[in-house]
Amino acid sequence: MSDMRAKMEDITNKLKSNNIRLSHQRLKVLEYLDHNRIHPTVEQIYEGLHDEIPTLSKTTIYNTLNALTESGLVKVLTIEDNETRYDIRTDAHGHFKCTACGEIYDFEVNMDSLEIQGLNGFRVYNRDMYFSGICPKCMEQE
Amino acid sequence: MSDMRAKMEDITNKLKSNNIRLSHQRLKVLEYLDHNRIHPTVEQIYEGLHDEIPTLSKTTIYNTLNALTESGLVKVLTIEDNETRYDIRTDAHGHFKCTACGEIYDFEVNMDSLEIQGLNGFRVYNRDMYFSGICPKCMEQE
DNA sequence: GTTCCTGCAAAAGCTTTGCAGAAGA
DNA sequence: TCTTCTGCAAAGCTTTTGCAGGAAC
Repeated sequence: MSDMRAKMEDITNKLKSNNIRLSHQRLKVLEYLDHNRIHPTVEQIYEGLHDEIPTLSKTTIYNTLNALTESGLVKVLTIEDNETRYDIRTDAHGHFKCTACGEIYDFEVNMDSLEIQGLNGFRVYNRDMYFSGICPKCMEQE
Repeated sequence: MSDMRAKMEDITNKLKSNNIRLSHQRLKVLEYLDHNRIHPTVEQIYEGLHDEIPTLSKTTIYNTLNALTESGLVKVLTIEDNETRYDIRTDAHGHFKCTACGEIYDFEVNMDSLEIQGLNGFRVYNRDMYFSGICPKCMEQE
């Protein structure tokens, strides 16, 4: 709990330093991302906040997520081509999508262990790793 | 050259075994993918084939690519959320996108070297690796 | 008091679908 | 001949844009 609060404080400070105003809507979107670590789509965020803020529009959610992404506070997942997902966790880690239930799991990666060839002279800013397959829960049900 | 021809023969055989008819349009799309290893979008394939086959429609390109993807003959890249790209190279390798020029480079990965945690009990069928940053060509121009 | 943000409606892209005629097997 | 494919037009989705009123600073 306390690290969640710390994270939110951290975020609002970063918003201020990026000249992004702390509107009610934006704070709620951030809170949603922080409390629901399911790599949600815009639709999921919209549905999740609709009861609490019935007037919230998808335009605002898009606007918020774009602003947060530009500031580096949120990362975009492009694990599937028909759904843009958002992740408030910005440190290097991998994502696994279960093709049966659709759930996305985080996994830890030691990026330094990776043996690669063909990127000499390239400046790498970003490393995304997307795996897919069947999760243990779905394997049981087969 | 000879390995390209070998690849095309390989592909037509796979198409036959998947009950996908070898129409003129489909073979041309495959030929384009084989000769232009730029991880093209539908738009690029369309533009690239338009002079040769003016009647070719995007619907057919979509249809072809979906059929090829389902058969595992082509892989979809979701390195960027606003563009679906297609790759005729289906063996495990990484993709690097230069954020300056937009070009996508292949790189070689030793998947066995990767140290990961949190996927015990998961059945992994697919591993995608998307890096981004600046390519050497664009770094020179800075 | 300024400046930026919200949310509606409309527009813009990309991809899929329905279907009649055409082509592959 | 039978089945599948093509390509047009239309529809379906997701995301962006224009803009007037409203909220943040």
